[in-house]
Amino acid sequence: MASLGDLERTVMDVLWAADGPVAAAELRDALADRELALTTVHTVLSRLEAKGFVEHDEARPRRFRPRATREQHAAELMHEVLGASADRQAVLARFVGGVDPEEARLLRALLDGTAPGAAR
Amino acid sequence: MASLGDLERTVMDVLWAADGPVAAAELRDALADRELALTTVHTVLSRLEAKGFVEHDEARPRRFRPRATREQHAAELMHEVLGASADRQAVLARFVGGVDPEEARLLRALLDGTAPGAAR
DNA sequence: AACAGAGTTCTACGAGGCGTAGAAAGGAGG
DNA sequence: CCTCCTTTCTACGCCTCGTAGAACTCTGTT
Repeated sequence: MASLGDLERTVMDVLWAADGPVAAAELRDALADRELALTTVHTVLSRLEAKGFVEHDEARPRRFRPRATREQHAAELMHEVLGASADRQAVLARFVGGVDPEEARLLRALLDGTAPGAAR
Repeated sequence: MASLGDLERTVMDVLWAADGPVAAAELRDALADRELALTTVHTVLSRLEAKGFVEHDEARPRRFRPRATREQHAAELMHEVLGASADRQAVLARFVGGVDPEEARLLRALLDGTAPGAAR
């Protein structure tokens, strides 16, 4: 999958943290510490769009939003790594071996369908 | 984490598939379809070494080997993705929601410590 | 209708990573 | 000591990414 640069990731973080679509100018303000030109934000946004990470509406100040939630994205990445491996079982074994007890319990609950948020 | 280029990944694949340390000339032969110069292989190997992916012994034709198994690497990547996320639980929920039934069963077994290969 | 100002797209450039490999240096056997 | 294989040094072109000016397009206003 296409991976993200530093600024690209930062922009995605803002978009993911927002609770609705975000205009380019708002993004520039949210990243005020980097003192970015508005066009820079636009360039990054169009690259993110080309990579399939964001989409925008047709309203006049265009509003951008992520195409997947942060969690979807992370889970997809995990599946990608897992799927790229010949011996998925061995990877899962190692993975499970490394989760802390708290998460192990959560995993069990999720597998039993007894946990909140277990839905697809 | 440092990510890998195309050739770098291919080289790692050969090293992971091998059942022992591999010399640069052997690598070039294993990748004969790419018709690489031996020095190219060496360059890639030293970059992989700089990134911590391989190490070599002191024997005269140097022999290279991965520092982690393919499975260790994949599992580490998965943990990395998981750990980079604010809401680990939500990611796990999504992740589990996407595993096929076969793997779900394996996961349960691994969590119960009743599966082969569950050791750290 | 024409214009001004904000918003959007086009074009560009410099830095760094990666594939690629020649040139130079180092060591081992004859 | 000389030759040959191995290893390291240096380099270059391409592509991505951060960065942004230039050019173009709306949309509301006079």
